[in-house]
Amino acid sequence: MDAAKQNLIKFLLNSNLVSSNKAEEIAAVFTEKTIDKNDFYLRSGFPSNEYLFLESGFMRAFTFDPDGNEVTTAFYSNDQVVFEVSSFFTRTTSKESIQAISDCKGWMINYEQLNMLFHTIPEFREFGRFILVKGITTLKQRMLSMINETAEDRYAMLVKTNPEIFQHAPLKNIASYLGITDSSLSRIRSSYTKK
Amino acid sequence: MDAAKQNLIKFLLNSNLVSSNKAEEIAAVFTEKTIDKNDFYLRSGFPSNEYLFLESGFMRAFTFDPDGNEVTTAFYSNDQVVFEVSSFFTRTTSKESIQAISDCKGWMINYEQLNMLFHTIPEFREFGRFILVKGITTLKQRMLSMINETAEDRYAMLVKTNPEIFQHAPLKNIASYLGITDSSLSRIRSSYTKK
DNA sequence: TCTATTTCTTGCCATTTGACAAGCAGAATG
DNA sequence: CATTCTGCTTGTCAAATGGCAAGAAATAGA
Repeated sequence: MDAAKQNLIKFLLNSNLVSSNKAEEIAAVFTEKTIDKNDFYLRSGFPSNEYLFLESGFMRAFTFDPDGNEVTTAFYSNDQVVFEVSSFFTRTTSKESIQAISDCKGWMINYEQLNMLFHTIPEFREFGRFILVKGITTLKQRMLSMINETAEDRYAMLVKTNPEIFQHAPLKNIASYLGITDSSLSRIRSSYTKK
Repeated sequence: MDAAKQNLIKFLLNSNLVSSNKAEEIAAVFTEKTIDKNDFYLRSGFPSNEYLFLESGFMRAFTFDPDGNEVTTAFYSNDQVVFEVSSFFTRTTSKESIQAISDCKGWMINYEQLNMLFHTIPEFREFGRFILVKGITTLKQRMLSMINETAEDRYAMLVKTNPEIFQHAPLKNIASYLGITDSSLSRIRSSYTKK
Protein backbone atom coordinates (compact mmCIF):
# COMPACT_ATOMS: atom_id res chain seq x y z
CA MET A 1 0.00 0.00 0.00
CA ASP A 2 1.22 3.42 -0.93
CA ALA A 3 0.89 5.88 1.92
CA ALA A 4 1.32 8.80 -0.44
CA LYS A 5 -1.96 7.95 -2.09
CA GLN A 6 -4.05 8.18 1.05
CA ASN A 7 -6.00 11.20 -0.16
CA LEU A 8 -6.83 9.54 -3.45
CA ILE A 9 -7.96 6.41 -1.64
CA LYS A 10 -10.07 8.44 0.76
CA PHE A 11 -11.65 10.20 -2.18
CA LEU A 12 -12.56 6.90 -3.81
CA LEU A 13 -13.97 5.54 -0.55
CA ASN A 14 -15.97 8.69 0.12
CA SER A 15 -18.19 7.95 -2.86
CA ASN A 16 -19.39 4.84 -1.02
CA LEU A 17 -19.18 3.04 -4.33
CA VAL A 18 -15.77 1.46 -3.94
CA SER A 19 -14.62 -1.04 -1.33
CA SER A 20 -11.36 -0.63 0.53
CA ASN A 21 -9.63 -3.42 -1.38
CA LYS A 22 -10.69 -2.11 -4.75
CA ALA A 23 -9.75 1.45 -3.83
CA GLU A 24 -6.17 0.34 -3.31
CA GLU A 25 -6.21 -1.62 -6.51
CA ILE A 26 -7.50 1.40 -8.40
CA ALA A 27 -5.12 3.85 -6.75
CA ALA A 28 -2.19 1.63 -7.70
CA VAL A 29 -2.71 2.57 -11.34
CA PHE A 30 -2.53 6.31 -10.73
CA THR A 31 0.77 8.16 -11.05
CA GLU A 32 1.82 11.40 -9.52
CA LYS A 33 1.44 14.63 -11.43
CA THR A 34 2.55 18.11 -10.50
CA ILE A 35 1.73 21.29 -12.38
CA ASP A 36 3.48 24.55 -11.60
CA LYS A 37 1.54 27.73 -11.19
CA ASN A 38 0.53 29.24 -14.55
CA ASP A 39 1.40 26.08 -16.45
CA PHE A 40 -1.26 24.52 -18.65
CA TYR A 41 -2.73 21.18 -17.76
CA LEU A 42 -4.70 21.21 -21.03
CA ARG A 43 -4.40 23.47 -24.06
CA SER A 44 -7.37 24.11 -26.32
CA GLY A 45 -6.86 22.40 -29.65
CA PHE A 46 -5.44 19.31 -27.98
CA PRO A 47 -7.32 16.31 -26.64
CA SER A 48 -7.94 15.99 -22.93
CA ASN A 49 -6.18 12.75 -22.25
CA GLU A 50 -5.70 12.71 -18.51
CA TYR A 51 -8.09 11.98 -15.69
CA LEU A 52 -6.61 13.86 -12.76
CA PHE A 53 -7.49 13.66 -9.11
CA LEU A 54 -6.40 17.05 -7.76
CA GLU A 55 -4.96 16.63 -4.31
CA SER A 56 -3.81 20.17 -3.70
CA GLY A 57 -3.78 23.47 -5.55
CA PHE A 58 -6.19 25.41 -7.75
CA MET A 59 -6.94 25.36 -11.45
CA ARG A 60 -9.27 27.11 -13.83
CA ALA A 61 -10.80 26.17 -17.16
CA PHE A 62 -11.47 28.79 -19.79
CA THR A 63 -12.43 29.31 -23.38
CA PHE A 64 -12.94 32.28 -25.70
CA ASP A 65 -16.22 33.92 -26.61
CA PRO A 66 -17.02 34.94 -30.22
CA ASP A 67 -15.37 38.32 -29.63
CA GLY A 68 -12.16 36.71 -28.49
CA ASN A 69 -12.57 37.41 -24.79
CA GLU A 70 -11.55 34.80 -22.26
CA VAL A 71 -14.41 33.23 -20.34
CA THR A 72 -13.60 31.23 -17.25
CA THR A 73 -15.84 28.18 -17.26
CA ALA A 74 -14.78 26.44 -14.05
CA PHE A 75 -12.54 26.54 -11.03
CA TYR A 76 -11.07 23.41 -9.52
CA SER A 77 -9.70 22.80 -6.05
CA ASN A 78 -8.59 19.80 -4.06
CA ASP A 79 -10.66 16.62 -4.09
CA GLN A 80 -12.01 17.19 -7.57
CA VAL A 81 -11.47 15.26 -10.77
CA VAL A 82 -10.07 17.51 -13.47
CA PHE A 83 -10.55 16.75 -17.16
CA GLU A 84 -12.58 18.04 -20.09
CA VAL A 85 -15.40 15.55 -20.28
CA SER A 86 -16.41 15.95 -23.89
CA SER A 87 -12.90 15.91 -25.32
CA PHE A 88 -11.78 13.08 -23.07
CA PHE A 89 -14.60 10.69 -23.84
CA THR A 90 -15.18 11.47 -27.49
CA ARG A 91 -11.44 11.56 -28.24
CA THR A 92 -11.65 14.95 -29.90
CA THR A 93 -9.76 18.17 -29.35
CA SER A 94 -10.79 20.37 -26.48
CA LYS A 95 -12.23 23.85 -26.92
CA GLU A 96 -11.26 24.62 -23.36
CA SER A 97 -7.91 25.17 -21.77
CA ILE A 98 -7.16 24.29 -18.17
CA GLN A 99 -4.45 26.14 -16.30
CA ALA A 100 -2.95 25.89 -12.82
CA ILE A 101 -3.49 29.08 -10.85
CA SER A 102 -1.32 27.82 -8.01
CA ASP A 103 1.20 25.00 -7.74
CA CYS A 104 -0.80 21.81 -8.08
CA LYS A 105 -0.29 18.21 -7.16
CA GLY A 106 -2.45 15.22 -7.92
CA TRP A 107 -2.75 11.71 -9.27
CA MET A 108 -3.60 10.81 -12.82
CA ILE A 109 -4.43 8.05 -15.24
CA ASN A 110 -4.80 8.30 -19.01
CA TYR A 111 -7.71 7.29 -21.22
CA GLU A 112 -6.48 3.74 -21.77
CA GLN A 113 -5.89 3.19 -18.09
CA LEU A 114 -9.32 4.52 -17.26
CA ASN A 115 -10.94 2.16 -19.73
CA MET A 116 -8.92 -0.73 -18.46
CA LEU A 117 -10.13 0.04 -14.94
CA PHE A 118 -13.71 0.48 -16.16
CA HIS A 119 -13.61 -2.91 -17.82
CA THR A 120 -11.98 -4.78 -15.01
CA ILE A 121 -13.44 -3.15 -11.91
CA PRO A 122 -17.23 -2.69 -11.95
CA GLU A 123 -17.03 -0.57 -8.82
CA PHE A 124 -14.85 1.89 -10.66
CA ARG A 125 -17.43 2.10 -13.42
CA GLU A 126 -19.97 3.16 -10.83
CA PHE A 127 -17.50 5.66 -9.50
CA GLY A 128 -16.88 7.05 -12.99
CA ARG A 129 -20.58 7.43 -13.56
CA PHE A 130 -20.88 9.18 -10.22
CA ILE A 131 -18.25 11.72 -11.30
CA LEU A 132 -20.14 12.42 -14.53
CA VAL A 133 -23.46 12.76 -12.73
CA LYS A 134 -21.88 15.14 -10.23
CA GLY A 135 -20.61 17.22 -13.15
CA ILE A 136 -24.07 17.42 -14.68
CA THR A 137 -25.62 18.36 -11.35
CA THR A 138 -23.07 21.13 -10.81
CA LEU A 139 -23.64 22.50 -14.30
CA LYS A 140 -27.40 22.48 -13.85
CA GLN A 141 -27.13 24.42 -10.63
CA ARG A 142 -24.82 26.93 -12.24
CA MET A 143 -27.20 27.27 -15.17
CA LEU A 144 -30.11 27.95 -12.83
CA SER A 145 -28.11 30.48 -10.86
CA MET A 146 -27.47 32.34 -14.11
CA ILE A 147 -31.19 32.46 -14.77
CA ASN A 148 -32.66 33.16 -11.33
CA GLU A 149 -30.01 34.91 -9.35
CA THR A 150 -28.47 38.32 -9.64
CA ALA A 151 -24.76 38.72 -10.22
CA GLU A 152 -24.48 39.83 -6.60
CA ASP A 153 -26.18 36.63 -5.41
CA ARG A 154 -23.76 34.57 -7.44
CA TYR A 155 -20.83 36.54 -6.08
CA ALA A 156 -22.03 36.06 -2.50
CA MET A 157 -22.39 32.34 -3.10
CA LEU A 158 -18.89 32.05 -4.51
CA VAL A 159 -17.42 33.95 -1.58
CA LYS A 160 -19.19 31.55 0.73
CA THR A 161 -18.46 28.27 -1.01
CA ASN A 162 -15.09 28.94 -2.57
CA PRO A 163 -13.33 31.78 -0.75
CA GLU A 164 -9.84 30.46 -1.52
CA ILE A 165 -10.38 31.19 -5.20
CA PHE A 166 -10.10 34.87 -4.43
CA GLN A 167 -6.55 34.37 -3.24
CA HIS A 168 -5.52 32.73 -6.48
CA ALA A 169 -7.55 33.95 -9.43
CA PRO A 170 -7.53 37.53 -10.70
CA LEU A 171 -10.92 39.22 -10.42
CA LYS A 172 -11.41 39.41 -14.15
CA ASN A 173 -11.40 35.62 -14.30
CA ILE A 174 -13.87 35.45 -11.47
CA ALA A 175 -16.00 38.07 -13.23
CA SER A 176 -16.28 36.09 -16.45
CA TYR A 177 -17.04 32.98 -14.41
CA LEU A 178 -19.91 34.89 -12.79
CA GLY A 179 -21.07 36.06 -16.21
CA ILE A 180 -20.29 39.75 -15.75
CA THR A 181 -17.53 42.21 -16.65
CA ASP A 182 -14.67 43.03 -14.34
CA SER A 183 -16.06 46.55 -13.89
CA SER A 184 -19.38 45.21 -12.69
CA LEU A 185 -17.67 42.81 -10.32
CA SER A 186 -15.62 45.65 -8.92
CA ARG A 187 -18.80 47.63 -8.23
CA ILE A 188 -20.52 44.66 -6.68
CA ARG A 189 -17.55 44.09 -4.41
CA SER A 190 -17.44 47.68 -3.25
CA SER A 191 -21.16 47.80 -2.48
CA TYR A 192 -20.93 44.36 -0.90
CA THR A 193 -18.16 45.17 1.56
CA LYS A 194 -20.09 48.23 2.75
CA LYS A 195 -22.87 45.97 4.01
CA MET B 1 -37.14 -8.64 -34.44
CA ASP B 2 -39.70 -6.04 -33.59
CA ALA B 3 -40.43 -3.73 -36.51
CA ALA B 4 -42.08 -1.21 -34.21
CA LYS B 5 -38.74 -0.56 -32.54
CA GLN B 6 -36.92 0.47 -35.69
CA ASN B 7 -36.46 4.05 -34.55
CA LEU B 8 -35.02 2.97 -31.23
CA ILE B 9 -32.67 0.58 -32.98
CA LYS B 10 -31.58 3.26 -35.43
CA PHE B 11 -30.93 5.58 -32.52
CA LEU B 12 -28.72 3.00 -30.84
CA LEU B 13 -26.84 2.31 -34.07
CA ASN B 14 -26.37 6.00 -34.81
CA SER B 15 -24.06 6.33 -31.83
CA ASN B 16 -21.65 3.97 -33.60
CA LEU B 17 -21.08 2.34 -30.25
CA VAL B 18 -23.50 -0.56 -30.60
CA SER B 19 -23.47 -3.36 -33.14
CA SER B 20 -26.59 -4.42 -34.99
CA ASN B 21 -26.99 -7.64 -33.02
CA LYS B 22 -26.60 -5.93 -29.69
CA ALA B 23 -28.94 -3.13 -30.68
CA GLU B 24 -31.72 -5.64 -31.17
CA GLU B 25 -30.87 -7.33 -27.92
CA ILE B 26 -31.00 -4.01 -26.11
CA ALA B 27 -34.18 -2.84 -27.81
CA ALA B 28 -35.90 -6.05 -26.80
CA VAL B 29 -35.84 -4.92 -23.18
CA PHE B 30 -37.59 -1.61 -23.88
CA THR B 31 -41.36 -1.34 -23.58
CA GLU B 32 -43.68 1.12 -25.19
CA LYS B 33 -44.71 4.25 -23.35
CA THR B 34 -47.19 6.92 -24.36
CA ILE B 35 -47.80 10.17 -22.54
CA ASP B 36 -50.77 12.37 -23.40
CA LYS B 37 -50.35 16.07 -23.90
CA ASN B 38 -50.12 17.93 -20.57
CA ASP B 39 -49.56 14.75 -18.58
CA PHE B 40 -46.51 14.48 -16.36
CA TYR B 41 -43.72 12.08 -17.18
CA LEU B 42 -42.00 13.00 -13.92
CA ARG B 43 -43.25 14.98 -10.94
CA SER B 44 -40.87 16.85 -8.70
CA GLY B 45 -40.64 15.17 -5.33
CA PHE B 46 -40.60 11.73 -6.93
CA PRO B 47 -37.59 9.79 -8.19
CA SER B 48 -36.86 9.69 -11.90
CA ASN B 49 -37.07 5.98 -12.50
CA GLU B 50 -37.49 5.68 -16.24
CA TYR B 51 -34.98 5.97 -19.05
CA LEU B 52 -37.11 6.98 -22.02
CA PHE B 53 -36.20 7.09 -25.67
CA LEU B 54 -38.60 9.68 -27.09
CA GLU B 55 -39.71 8.61 -30.54
CA SER B 56 -42.25 11.35 -31.22
CA GLY B 57 -43.67 14.36 -29.43
CA PHE B 58 -42.34 17.17 -27.29
CA MET B 59 -41.66 17.52 -23.59
CA ARG B 60 -40.32 20.13 -21.25
CA ALA B 61 -38.55 19.99 -17.91
CA PHE B 62 -39.08 22.71 -15.33
CA THR B 63 -38.43 23.63 -11.74
CA PHE B 64 -39.25 26.57 -9.49
CA ASP B 65 -36.98 29.46 -8.62
CA PRO B 66 -36.70 30.77 -5.04
CA ASP B 67 -39.62 33.15 -5.66
CA GLY B 68 -41.84 30.30 -6.79
CA ASN B 69 -41.75 31.06 -10.49
CA GLU B 70 -41.57 28.23 -12.98
CA VAL B 71 -38.30 27.98 -14.87
CA THR B 72 -38.18 25.75 -17.93
CA THR B 73 -34.84 23.95 -17.88
CA ALA B 74 -35.04 21.87 -21.03
CA PHE B 75 -37.10 20.95 -24.06
CA TYR B 76 -37.09 17.45 -25.48
CA SER B 77 -38.05 16.25 -28.94
CA ASN B 78 -37.76 13.02 -30.88
CA ASP B 79 -34.54 11.02 -30.76
CA GLN B 80 -33.59 12.19 -27.31
CA VAL B 81 -33.29 10.28 -24.05
CA VAL B 82 -35.52 11.78 -21.40
CA PHE B 83 -34.78 11.35 -17.70
CA GLU B 84 -33.51 13.44 -14.80
CA VAL B 85 -29.89 12.39 -14.55
CA SER B 86 -29.18 13.27 -10.95
CA SER B 87 -32.35 11.77 -9.52
CA PHE B 88 -32.15 8.68 -11.70
CA PHE B 89 -28.58 7.72 -10.89
CA THR B 90 -28.42 8.76 -7.25
CA ARG B 91 -31.85 7.28 -6.50
CA THR B 92 -33.10 10.47 -4.92
CA THR B 93 -36.20 12.57 -5.52
CA SER B 94 -36.17 14.94 -8.45
CA LYS B 95 -36.36 18.70 -8.10
CA GLU B 96 -37.53 18.92 -11.67
CA SER B 97 -40.79 17.97 -13.28
CA ILE B 98 -41.06 16.78 -16.86
CA GLN B 99 -44.30 17.27 -18.75
CA ALA B 100 -45.52 16.34 -22.23
CA ILE B 101 -46.37 19.42 -24.27
CA SER B 102 -47.78 17.29 -27.07
CA ASP B 103 -48.87 13.67 -27.28
CA CYS B 104 -45.69 11.63 -26.88
CA LYS B 105 -44.63 8.13 -27.71
CA GLY B 106 -41.41 6.36 -26.89
CA TRP B 107 -39.68 3.33 -25.46
CA MET B 108 -38.54 2.94 -21.88
CA ILE B 109 -36.63 0.84 -19.41
CA ASN B 110 -36.44 1.30 -15.66
CA TYR B 111 -33.38 1.67 -13.42
CA GLU B 112 -33.01 -2.05 -12.79
CA GLN B 113 -33.27 -2.88 -16.46
CA LEU B 114 -30.71 -0.23 -17.32
CA ASN B 115 -28.28 -1.64 -14.80
CA MET B 116 -28.88 -5.14 -16.01
CA LEU B 117 -28.06 -4.00 -19.56
CA PHE B 118 -25.02 -2.08 -18.34
CA HIS B 119 -23.70 -5.15 -16.60
CA THR B 120 -24.37 -7.60 -19.38
CA ILE B 121 -23.71 -5.55 -22.52
CA PRO B 122 -20.47 -3.54 -22.49
CA GLU B 123 -21.53 -1.76 -25.68
CA PHE B 124 -24.57 -0.41 -23.89
CA ARG B 125 -22.33 0.92 -21.15
CA GLU B 126 -20.47 2.90 -23.77
CA PHE B 127 -23.75 4.10 -25.13
CA GLY B 128 -24.94 5.16 -21.68
CA ARG B 129 -21.74 7.09 -21.13
CA PHE B 130 -22.19 8.73 -24.50
CA ILE B 131 -25.66 9.95 -23.47
CA LEU B 132 -24.26 11.44 -20.26
CA VAL B 133 -21.39 13.12 -22.09
CA LYS B 134 -23.81 14.57 -24.62
CA GLY B 135 -25.86 15.96 -21.75
CA ILE B 136 -22.81 17.65 -20.24
CA THR B 137 -21.80 19.10 -23.60
CA THR B 138 -25.28 20.52 -24.18
CA LEU B 139 -25.36 22.06 -20.72
CA LYS B 140 -21.94 23.64 -21.19
CA GLN B 141 -23.00 25.23 -24.46
CA ARG B 142 -26.17 26.53 -22.87
CA MET B 143 -24.16 27.92 -19.97
CA LEU B 144 -21.82 29.73 -22.34
CA SER B 145 -24.71 31.14 -24.34
CA MET B 146 -26.09 32.60 -21.12
CA ILE B 147 -22.76 34.31 -20.48
CA ASN B 148 -21.72 35.48 -23.95
CA GLU B 149 -24.88 35.94 -25.92
CA THR B 150 -27.72 38.38 -25.67
CA ALA B 151 -31.25 37.18 -25.09
CA GLU B 152 -31.94 38.02 -28.72
CA ASP B 153 -29.04 35.83 -29.87
CA ARG B 154 -30.36 32.95 -27.81
CA TYR B 155 -33.84 33.48 -29.19
CA ALA B 156 -32.54 33.49 -32.76
CA MET B 157 -30.63 30.29 -32.11
CA LEU B 158 -33.67 28.55 -30.68
CA VAL B 159 -35.79 29.61 -33.65
CA LYS B 160 -33.15 28.15 -35.91
CA THR B 161 -32.41 24.90 -34.12
CA ASN B 162 -35.76 24.08 -32.58
CA PRO B 163 -38.55 25.87 -34.45
CA GLU B 164 -41.14 23.19 -33.65
CA ILE B 165 -40.98 24.14 -29.99
CA PHE B 166 -42.80 27.36 -30.81
CA GLN B 167 -45.78 25.37 -32.01
CA HIS B 168 -46.05 23.50 -28.74
CA ALA B 169 -44.76 25.50 -25.81
CA PRO B 170 -46.33 28.75 -24.61
CA LEU B 171 -44.00 31.71 -24.92
CA LYS B 172 -43.65 32.15 -21.19
CA ASN B 173 -42.02 28.73 -20.96
CA ILE B 174 -39.69 29.60 -23.79
CA ALA B 175 -38.91 32.89 -22.09
CA SER B 176 -37.83 31.27 -18.83
CA TYR B 177 -35.80 28.75 -20.81
CA LEU B 178 -34.01 31.67 -22.46
CA GLY B 179 -33.46 33.29 -19.07
CA ILE B 180 -35.76 36.27 -19.58
CA THR B 181 -39.31 37.32 -18.72
CA ASP B 182 -42.23 36.82 -21.04
CA SER B 183 -42.48 40.60 -21.54
CA SER B 184 -38.90 40.78 -22.72
CA LEU B 185 -39.40 37.87 -25.06
CA SER B 186 -42.46 39.54 -26.50
CA ARG B 187 -40.43 42.69 -27.20
CA ILE B 188 -37.58 40.71 -28.71
CA ARG B 189 -40.01 38.92 -30.98
CA SER B 190 -41.63 42.11 -32.18
CA SER B 191 -38.31 43.77 -32.96
CA TYR B 192 -37.05 40.54 -34.47
CA THR B 193 -39.88 40.08 -36.94
CA LYS B 194 -39.45 43.66 -38.15
CA LYS B 195 -35.97 42.78 -39.38
C1' DT C 1 15.70 49.78 -8.12
C1' DC C 2 13.29 51.52 -11.97
C1' DT C 3 10.19 50.62 -15.60
C1' DA C 4 6.64 48.32 -17.96
C1' DT C 5 2.70 45.68 -17.61
C1' DT C 6 -1.27 44.00 -15.62
C1' DT C 7 -4.97 44.41 -12.45
C1' DC C 8 -8.38 46.88 -10.24
C1' DT C 9 -11.36 50.76 -9.47
C1' DT C 10 -14.27 54.54 -10.79
C1' DG C 11 -16.98 57.94 -13.57
C1' DC C 12 -20.10 58.71 -17.32
C1' DC C 13 -23.60 57.37 -20.23
C1' DA C 14 -26.14 53.89 -23.16
C1' DT C 15 -28.54 49.60 -23.42
C1' DT C 16 -30.84 45.71 -21.78
C1' DT C 17 -33.93 43.77 -18.94
C1' DG C 18 -37.20 43.64 -15.17
C1' DA C 19 -41.40 44.91 -12.44
C1' DC C 20 -45.89 46.13 -12.65
C1' DA C 21 -50.14 47.12 -14.63
C1' DA C 22 -53.47 47.53 -18.31
C1' DG C 23 -55.61 45.71 -22.20
C1' DC C 24 -56.77 42.46 -25.82
C1' DA C 25 -57.61 38.07 -28.13
C1' DG C 26 -58.65 33.46 -28.19
C1' DA C 27 -59.76 29.14 -25.72
C1' DA C 28 -62.17 26.77 -22.36
C1' DT C 29 -66.18 26.29 -19.52
C1' DG C 30 -70.72 26.36 -17.80
C1' DC D 1 -74.10 32.59 -25.41
C1' DA D 2 -71.84 34.87 -21.66
C1' DT D 3 -68.09 34.41 -18.63
C1' DT D 4 -63.82 33.34 -17.11
C1' DC D 5 -59.18 32.17 -17.76
C1' DT D 6 -54.88 32.09 -19.98
C1' DG D 7 -51.51 33.76 -23.04
C1' DC D 8 -49.57 37.54 -25.22
C1' DT D 9 -48.50 42.37 -25.97
C1' DT D 10 -47.46 47.04 -24.68
C1' DG D 11 -46.58 51.27 -21.82
C1' DT D 12 -44.00 53.41 -18.16
C1' DC D 13 -40.38 53.63 -15.17
C1' DA D 14 -36.53 51.66 -12.42
C1' DA D 15 -32.58 48.70 -11.81
C1' DA D 16 -28.73 46.07 -13.47
C1' DT D 17 -25.12 45.78 -16.40
C1' DG D 18 -22.02 46.99 -20.22
C1' DG D 19 -18.70 49.94 -22.96
C1' DC D 20 -15.27 53.02 -22.75
C1' DA D 21 -11.72 55.63 -20.78
C1' DA D 22 -8.79 57.39 -17.12
C1' DG D 23 -6.19 56.71 -13.28
C1' DA D 24 -4.40 54.21 -9.14
C1' DA D 25 -2.37 50.17 -7.30
C1' DA D 26 -0.02 46.02 -7.51
C1' DT D 27 3.09 42.92 -9.84
C1' DA D 28 6.61 41.36 -12.85
C1' DG D 29 10.67 41.99 -15.34
C1' DA D 30 15.06 44.14 -16.70
